[in-house]
Amino acid sequence: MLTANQAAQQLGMSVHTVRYYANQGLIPNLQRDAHNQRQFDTAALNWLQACQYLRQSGMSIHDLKQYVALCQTGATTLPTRHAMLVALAQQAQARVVAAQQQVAYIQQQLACYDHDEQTAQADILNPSNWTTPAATAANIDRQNNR
Amino acid sequence: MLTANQAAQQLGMSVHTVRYYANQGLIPNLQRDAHNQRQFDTAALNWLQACQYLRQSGMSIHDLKQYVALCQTGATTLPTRHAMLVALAQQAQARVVAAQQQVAYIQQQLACYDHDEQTAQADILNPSNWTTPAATAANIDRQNNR
DNA sequence: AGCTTGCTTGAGAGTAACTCTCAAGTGCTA
DNA sequence: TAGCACTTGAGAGTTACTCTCAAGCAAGCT
Repeated sequence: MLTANQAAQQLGMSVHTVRYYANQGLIPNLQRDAHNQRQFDTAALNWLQACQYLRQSGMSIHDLKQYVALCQTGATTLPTRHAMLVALAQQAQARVVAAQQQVAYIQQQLACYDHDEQTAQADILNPSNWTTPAATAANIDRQNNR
Repeated sequence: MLTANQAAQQLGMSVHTVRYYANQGLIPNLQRDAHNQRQFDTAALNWLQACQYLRQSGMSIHDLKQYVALCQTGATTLPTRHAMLVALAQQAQARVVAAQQQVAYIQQQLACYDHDEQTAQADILNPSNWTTPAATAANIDRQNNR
């Protein structure tokens, strides 16, 4: 049995967030002790961790509430839950690609700087002189298809 | 010369966001016409696009303001700006890895479902039965090192 | 000229998901 | 008995938008 603080530490999140999730009803059957303090057993910790990961994966609190409710309704809601997770995975996959493009975009500006550092006449790291994101995206596409 | 609305459309962002950025001072020397309407020339559009991409890459509005100020100060601030971009690229790279882990985590839960769909006794897509994120992370590490 | 439609403006309220502060209550130790 | 560490709920603050509103102006129709 862990307190809110201990549960938070174990999962590397803030105690504020743990209480926030609990107050939002994201942890079913969360027990309290005689002094009204939250008690996290293994099941509660499991839910908390799932909330943490689904949030990090891009599911909103609103959708998380729905998901929890569906879980509590029972196995008849399995297809719905499955669809939610498939959509979530697609979103997360899109974020992988987006983040890759962002890295490439920044590194492209940096490459200009590193190359011209000594002889730079123009102000390289000034947006008005930047290569376009479109050009960066095209570069990434080229790399991915190679 | 474009209006706020036209500039927004060209860059695929909302006109609200464009005005927000302009009000935050992120677009230096933004002109107005006789009726006080914003006029986006090529330079302004360039700044707007840079703001869009730096924001998407994870730079906060606060840091963006600083970056714009540094650009306006001149080439003496190049090393500072370079350092900011290097840090930003690192953050974006971290997000690539995180997003990959999130995809893998969700797909791992989905794989359980797909495998046991016919014979499922347990409620597969219920967090209390989920494989741990730690296990997922380990799997990804294994794939990356392979 | 009058009216409508469609754009713009600033001001300000609303949103998500925390994040922080506060006062009050409890338990443990010196 | 005091002090410190910890918990609680309530509520304010934060970021980066996002939306609503009333007011202003411009062009087109009647």
